Parts: sequence; structure tokens; C-alpha cells
Amino acid sequence: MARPNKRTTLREVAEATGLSTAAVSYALRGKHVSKETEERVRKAAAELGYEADPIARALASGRTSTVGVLAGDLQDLWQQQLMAAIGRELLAGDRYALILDAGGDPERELALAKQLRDQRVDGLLVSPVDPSAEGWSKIADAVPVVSIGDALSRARTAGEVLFDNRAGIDAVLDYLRGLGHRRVTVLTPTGPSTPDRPADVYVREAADRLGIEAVVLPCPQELGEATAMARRVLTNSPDGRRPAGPAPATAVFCFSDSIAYGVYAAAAEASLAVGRDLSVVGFDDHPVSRVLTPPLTTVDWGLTDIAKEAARLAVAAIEGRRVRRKRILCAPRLSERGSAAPPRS
Amino acid sequence: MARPNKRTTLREVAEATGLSTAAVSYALRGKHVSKETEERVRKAAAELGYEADPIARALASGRTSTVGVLAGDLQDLWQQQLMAAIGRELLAGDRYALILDAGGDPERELALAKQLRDQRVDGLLVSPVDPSAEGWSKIADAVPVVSIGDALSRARTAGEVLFDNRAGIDAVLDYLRGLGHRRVTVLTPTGPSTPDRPADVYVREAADRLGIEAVVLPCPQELGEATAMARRVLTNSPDGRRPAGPAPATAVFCFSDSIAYGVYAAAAEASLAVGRDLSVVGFDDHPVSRVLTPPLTTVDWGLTDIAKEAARLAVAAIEGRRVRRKRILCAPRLSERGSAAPPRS
DNA sequence: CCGTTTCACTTAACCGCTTAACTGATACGT
DNA sequence: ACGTATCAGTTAAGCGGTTAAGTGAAACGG
Repeated sequence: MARPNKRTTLREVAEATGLSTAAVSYALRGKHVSKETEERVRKAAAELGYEADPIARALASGRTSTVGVLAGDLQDLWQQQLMAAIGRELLAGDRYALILDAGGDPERELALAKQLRDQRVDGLLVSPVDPSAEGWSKIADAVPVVSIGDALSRARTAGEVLFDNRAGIDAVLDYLRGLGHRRVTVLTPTGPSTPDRPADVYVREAADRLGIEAVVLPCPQELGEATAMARRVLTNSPDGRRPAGPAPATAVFCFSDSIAYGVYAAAAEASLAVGRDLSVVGFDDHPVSRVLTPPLTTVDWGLTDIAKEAARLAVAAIEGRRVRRKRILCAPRLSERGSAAPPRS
Repeated sequence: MARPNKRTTLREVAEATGLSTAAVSYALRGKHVSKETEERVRKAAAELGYEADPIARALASGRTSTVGVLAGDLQDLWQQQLMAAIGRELLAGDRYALILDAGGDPERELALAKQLRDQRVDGLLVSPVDPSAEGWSKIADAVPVVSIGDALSRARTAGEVLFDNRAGIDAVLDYLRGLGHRRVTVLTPTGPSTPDRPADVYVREAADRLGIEAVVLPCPQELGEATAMARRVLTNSPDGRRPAGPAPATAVFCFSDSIAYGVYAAAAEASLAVGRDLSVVGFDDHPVSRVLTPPLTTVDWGLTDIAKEAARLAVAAIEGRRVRRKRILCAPRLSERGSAAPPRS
């Protein structure tokens, strides 16, 4: 049963050098000991192959130099990108990122967040499933939380990186209107559409302003389901019970690139050429979008910048630095590629 | 400075119930205490909102009910899928998965593995960058390690989930030969091609057997670079200095779906219709492959099964159970979709 | 009726490190 | 020369649990 894996402990280093454990502890962290002893301790530690036990350290000090990253749903292609980018960003700053996946379940999300807090992560980055959950409040009180994509309405966070959805929606609809589109189907992700996520509202406002007839439909993110949904939309029976409705939309505006992929698939099945017979616009700029045929016109939010800002806010909070603006609003950039064109019909 | 976030501790529960901390500790884990006291303790704990501190518990017991998952490179689309699947699988079994990303750096990979081991993860799943690294040995001695995709040649692992690459390669080349292809370009991922990864060898053998002329070229996974590489391949100057070579290949066999995406992009640029002018086969079955136009014919290794097997092996090792076969060899299934067809030229 | 189990806890020693408070010795200002 | 900083370490009390070993009482067997 007993693993003979004895790590060398602080005490052993202390004995080897004839110092007290406290002295060694201080020495290794360069605190008020003489240059010589510090050197001596370092040498002994190196020889014995000593490395501080992070668990013991965490218990005693309450810190871990680790930050938790909680994905709302790692199935989502965009979140996968986001997590990868954040991990990279934090690692570059010499902090370990522990990534967890809530799998789209709000309860699990909070449970995992608590777990992370209990694990003494120094900071927590979340891309929340349910940003308005009550539970965030207690968590944010115990550890600096930075949220991405949505503000945690009930908690005092250390920062938030948000997307200027209104601007993004305006940009896309402006663009489509400019191309001549009058009837646009908008596919928004299903999920808790809290008042903090008034995408529908923005769409309506922009559509009214531009004289666009917009139909907003919720659509699953998962590719298979998204394709099925897109199929229904393209055959002009969005709700499944309008077999012969009014003229079909000439453009589809997808609130995530993966939804757009579904539309591509459905369009191909229906022998509609994207970028000619049908215009499609995405909203994430996933790397794959660039290599589709035609390349997907989409909104680029600057994933790397998002990751950088989020990491920066978290690190600042951890280090107790005040930060000018805790709320970063990312501006959309329309990446005009080949999937949108003037309508044919 | 002092966070007033006092968690309730074991001692407080003990005082509240008039028991010793040991009794409470036992009671909460259902060990040799009377039914009544157990009940009493549970009630008190619930009332006080007590939850055991995982850090303290880890220090004292050496266990965490957490498993580490180390991705070699989270930039890679397939690994993103894999990590998501594993996380889900473990969560289903009530264990937390801590996902880390080595970012393709072998040194970092080992450093992170050590970090995880020190964090007392009960088990470790890796999709290694450098499976032959010396360092795995020490890590595998301290914690059960399950590797995915490659065997850790220098370590005694608790299990490995491997792909029957030879069978996969045979299947694809058989298939292409059956369609009538004689000249095939094979794009393998760049990276340490250790003797444990003799993809080139398998390709040569199969090609010789089938009378196929196969050119094996290393290709980056990153979509932009893959596209650039594919561009060169399609213009028949794979090495950049053969502007007018022999007849170009009629099919491209990509060792990962993301490479195939690059080929799609390059083909579109060159006005080659995939599935007609050019056959493309992938090797991962990423969800996106299904929605490409045409859908990518690829090798499906059963991602969910891989995740399941890996999780199962890890959990078995953690629980100290012996397992029949520690080495799972995944069989390829060719997902025949639209991207490969008889050659035209 | 007595010795032995069994049961239901308690005692106390850790796990490996941090850190506030204390001790002596040396340096400093006046 | 003397009180006071300053420096370099030491002591010891945690951090919040786990767990081997011990204890006293009740139950049991013969």
C-alpha cells in the first residue's frame, strides 16, 4: 500500500544544512536571510532534489499560483478555442491554468466553481452557462473572478470581458442590408436568454431601423442539431409547420460559427450555393471558418485579445493591483469573406 | 487583508455535536460509528454548511478524487475534442478532470505532469507530445498514468489507448486503390516522429503492396500553415522546387482532419472540386468534417469510446483494480462520405 | 462470574509547509 | 558606554483534515 515515493521534505533540507525548517522556508523564497545561507540552502535543496509540496504550501499559505478556468460547455467549438487561448496566455505568465468543463449544466458549473475555489485557485476565469446564478456571489467573494462573454449580474467580479453584441449585430445587419438583403433569418444559440443577453432585442431594433424583415430562431450549437435546424429553415418551414410560407430569407445570420457550419451543410444538401444562392454570416471567427468553401464571412472578436485581457484582469486582481477599467468591451470586426453576397432571388 | 471568509471547519462541527474531530471525520465518511451519531453529525454539518476542505484532506490523506488530463497541444482541433470528451466522461463518474495544455512543448509537458502529480491528482491521462521522454517514468511511478495515442515507452503506465494506425492506413489506401487511385500524397503531422510512430513505414508497406505511388510529406496541423502546404502540394511542387514534375497525385490522404481542411481550402483556391477533381481522406472524424462540402471521408476512431476506455483504465488503476487488458487498440472505421471518388485524370 | 470481543468513540501524532513572535548578537547613533 | 535598531535565525503554533493506537463499557461465550 505504502508508495515508497518519499519526496524530500523541507525538514530534510533543514537537517542537511543544520538550519531550522523556517530558515529554509524563508531562504528558498529569498526572505530575510543572509546571502550565504540562501546559497547554501539552495545548493542543498538542489542536491536533495527538493521541491516544495504545493498542497502543503496551499494549506499553510492559502495560495497556489494556479488559476481555474471554467468552461460553460467544452463541446462548443468556440469555447474550445477560448480555453486553449486562455491556457496559453496564463502559461506564458507562469501560472498554471486548470481547465474544467461544466458541460452546459448550470448546477455543475457552480459545483465546479466551488471545487476550484476550495482548491485555492488564486483566480477564476469563467465563460458562464448561467451568468445570473445566485451562487456566483459567494464564489466571487472568496476568489477574484473574471467572467467572459457575460457579466455575472449577482456577483462582485474582479473584471469582465464582454462583447459589444449590439455593435456586432448592427455591423452584420448593416452589411447584409448594404448587399441588398431584406429578409434575414437570425439563428441564436438556445439557452438561458436572460435579460443580460438581449440579442433578440438588438436584432429587432437594428432590423426595424434598416427595414429588414428578421426572423429570430433559437438554434442548438451542436453541429448535427444545428444542421437539422438549418434544414428546416432553408426549406422555409422554420417552425416545422409552415410548409409553404412567405418568400424565404435570402440571408442567414448565425450567432455562432458552428451554427453557420450547420447552415453550410444544409445548404449543400439543398443544392444552394452559399455565397450565391444564400448568404451566411457567422459570429465567432473560428479557425475553420477560414477554410470553408466559401470562407465564412463572420465577426471577429479577437480571440487572442480576449484571452489576453481576461488573463490580465485576473492576474491584476490576484496581485491586488487596481485596474483602470474592469469591464472590457470587445469591438466587433467584420471579417468579410466569401459567404455573403447580394441576394439572387 | 484578512478575508472574513471563514469556512466552517471540522472542529466546529465537532464542538457543535460534542464529539471529537476524529469521530466527526469518521462519521462523515460513514466509518465505524453508530447510525445515530452519523445522523446527528450529518445534520449538524448541513446546518453549519460544513464542507471538507479538499486541500487539507489531500495533505492528510494523499488523495483528491481528481484526475489530471494533460493535452499535448490544445490548439489541435482533435485534441480539443478529446479533452472535452474525457472531461465529460470523468465527470459522469463523479471525478473532477483538471485539464492542462502543454502547448506542444515537451518540457512544459513534463513540468505540468509533475505539477499535477504534486497536486495529488489520483490519476493522470495524457495525450503526449513526447511519449519517449525520460521523465514519464518517475511520474508514472508516483501516480497511475494512462496515455492516449502513443505508448510512453519509458514508463510503466497504468494503461494505454492506442490507435491501430497500420489498420487505418491500410483501410484508407485499400479504399483509395479500390477507387482507382495510383498516386497518393500522404500528409503526416510534423513533430517528433519517433520509432513509436512509424506511420511512414506503414504507408510505404501498404503502398508497395497495393502498387500505389505514395509521397509522404510532413505537414503542420495549424490550419493556415496546412493550407499553405496543401497549396504547394496541389500545384505539384511539394518541396517547392519541382515546378513541373510528374503527373500530380489524384488523392490526398491526410493524417488529421485539420490537415484535410487545409486541403479543402487550397483545392477551392485552385478551383479543384474535392470529391470530383481531387479525392481527400482525413483521419480523425472531427464533427466539422461531417458538415463540410462535400462531407469529408475520414477514419473514425470512436472518440467517445476512446474517452471511455481511457477513463475506465484510469479509474480502475486509481481504485487499485486489476484490469484485463491494459492496452486498448482502437480499430479504425472508414467513414465513407463524399470527399473521395474515382480519379478523373 | 470472569476473560475476551466488539463497539463507539477519543487521543494525539502526523501530512509538509508558513509565519507571527521571540531570541541573541552585532551595528549604530549620540 | 548605553539604549535601540537591525539582522539572522529559531521556536512553535497553526492550516484542516486523517488515522493508528488506545480506552472504557457493553455484549458474549463457556
